[in-house]
Amino acid sequence: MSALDEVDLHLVEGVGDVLNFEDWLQRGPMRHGLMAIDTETTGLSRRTDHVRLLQMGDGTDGWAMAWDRWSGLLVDVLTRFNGTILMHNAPFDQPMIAKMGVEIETSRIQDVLPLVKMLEPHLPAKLKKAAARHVDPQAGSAQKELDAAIAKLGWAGVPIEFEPYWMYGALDPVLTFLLRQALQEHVREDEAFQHGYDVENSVQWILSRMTDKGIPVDVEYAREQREKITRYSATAYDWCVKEYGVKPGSNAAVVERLMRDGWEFAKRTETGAWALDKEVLEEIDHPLAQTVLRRRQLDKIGSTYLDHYIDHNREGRVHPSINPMGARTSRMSVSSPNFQNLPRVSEDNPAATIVRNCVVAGQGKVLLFCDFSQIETRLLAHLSQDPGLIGAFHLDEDFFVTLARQVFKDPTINKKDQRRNAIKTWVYAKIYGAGLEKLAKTLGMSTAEMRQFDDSITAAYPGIRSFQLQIQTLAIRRAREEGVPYVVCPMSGRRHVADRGKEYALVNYLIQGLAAFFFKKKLLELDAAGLGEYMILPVHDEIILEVPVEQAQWAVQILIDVMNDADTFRVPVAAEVSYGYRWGEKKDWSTWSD
DNA sequence: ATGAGTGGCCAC
DNA sequence: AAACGTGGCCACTCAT
Repeated sequence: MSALDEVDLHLVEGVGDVLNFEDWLQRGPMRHGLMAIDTETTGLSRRTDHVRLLQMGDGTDGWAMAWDRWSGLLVDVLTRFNGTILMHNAPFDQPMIAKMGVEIETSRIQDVLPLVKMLEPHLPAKLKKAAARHVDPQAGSAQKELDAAIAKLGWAGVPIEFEPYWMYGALDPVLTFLLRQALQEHVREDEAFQHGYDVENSVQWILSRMTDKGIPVDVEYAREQREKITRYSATAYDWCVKEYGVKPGSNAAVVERLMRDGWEFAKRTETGAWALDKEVLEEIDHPLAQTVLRRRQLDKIGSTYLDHYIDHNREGRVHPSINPMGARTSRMSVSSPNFQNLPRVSEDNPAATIVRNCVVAGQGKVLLFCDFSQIETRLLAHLSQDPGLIGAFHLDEDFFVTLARQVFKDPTINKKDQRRNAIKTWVYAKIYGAGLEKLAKTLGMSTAEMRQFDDSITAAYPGIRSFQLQIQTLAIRRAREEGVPYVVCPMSGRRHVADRGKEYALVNYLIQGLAAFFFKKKLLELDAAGLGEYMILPVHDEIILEVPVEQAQWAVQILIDVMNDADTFRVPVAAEVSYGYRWGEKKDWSTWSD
């Protein structure tokens, strides 16, 4: 029998329905202090759209109510009910409901979406898909009929009385309720998981506030720079066509033209075409190649960043969306634009300075930056428990210099030494799960040399290899016994699941995932310490704030106190603070004078 | 026109 | 024995 056969779905249309609804409310949610809520809205924009239908439910009943018609009742119920509210993707629904006049305290909300992502990071987390796995295979089966109607009439055009619309609306809170129940079974006793879930469930609201606050941008400056780029791009395009009969954006055409001028190509793309990437173009001393490269770089910057600064901002601020668990490791991701991948400022990249300098603190404010140093390497030391690595992080000198001196038994090695650099590359390769071949190539060694190098480092820090081995063995065993190759994060209790045959990647998932989780915990601490309203953007292991100048000193002290942490792991975690009025002009905090 | 796939490139 | 991880997003081509 299908789990949903027992469920009753209702559309509240008259007084009789209201009485039945009230009866259910008393028997169920009010008594158990638990219910699920969902909304159907006119669209997806938090700013311009609103709630059309609000649905409530538990494991047995789902109720759909048109907001316009029943707003009085709905406001009353939402205010009266003070138990726990389950939602799926609460950062979407809660603000929508708040817009309608009811502010549900976020501390009472338990979002089921993070629960799904923590347990099944490799599977679709959408409500209907997840419910199809855990509640009833039929959970999403009649979606097609609704989709067809939506395609014809648009979201806001489907009448509320249209059965597939309200029924599937009313079903959603029921699925949310049952999905949560099913998943909780697995983790009820799991303390780490409960902690992990708490963090994920809470940190969403801090991130959501960052999106609302937005990033301050110098729109005039962005516009000037964009115009320059557009002019250059058009000129370069015309020039390529006129001089070489080639469109600079067409790689195939450019390669063909360059071949005619006698240039030879060696590197292929994945599908076998001649590669024409930055590396290749830089090697070709030909005006066409150089123009293609320069135009490509500038166009990318103009369209990917500057356009967002100019077109998608309100009152000088852009509002990127932040996905709290965007990556399979539950790292956060940022989009529209992706502020986590602004080009870094370096000598040979003046355009990067432009992109970063468009971000500018408002009047009387300053940007603060606080980032962990070498967090992933520290976590490698912590997780592998290798005594040598742990010891090296307790010394007051450069970590990789220490390693190089130990491995090569040469105390004169300094920061500029090639061997220090090689070890650093080696360590990161281990964190990423690179193989010997790949590593040899990056370091420009032969495979034989690499093997020797690898052996000598491994001999000094045997914990790394045994850690990798242990993870893989565990994952492979779990795949055999439970069908899925996974490991569990010791701090958050979340699962990391490998693609089959890529169990080695779990080492990276654990490190990256633990770093991401630890960072989220720190965001919560910073919020609790009073910095919540100033945080504007997370960048993996760095938090950016916009703070009134008078409060900078105070904020920095909190950052230093919170982000430095000697107690949590087997190695201390260190953080660094810098500041700047523009992002591209970041300076060390020690140079601050007010 | 729209969408999927490809190639490319930026960050941590 | 052997495997460099996670993302977003753009211009382009080729298909419908």
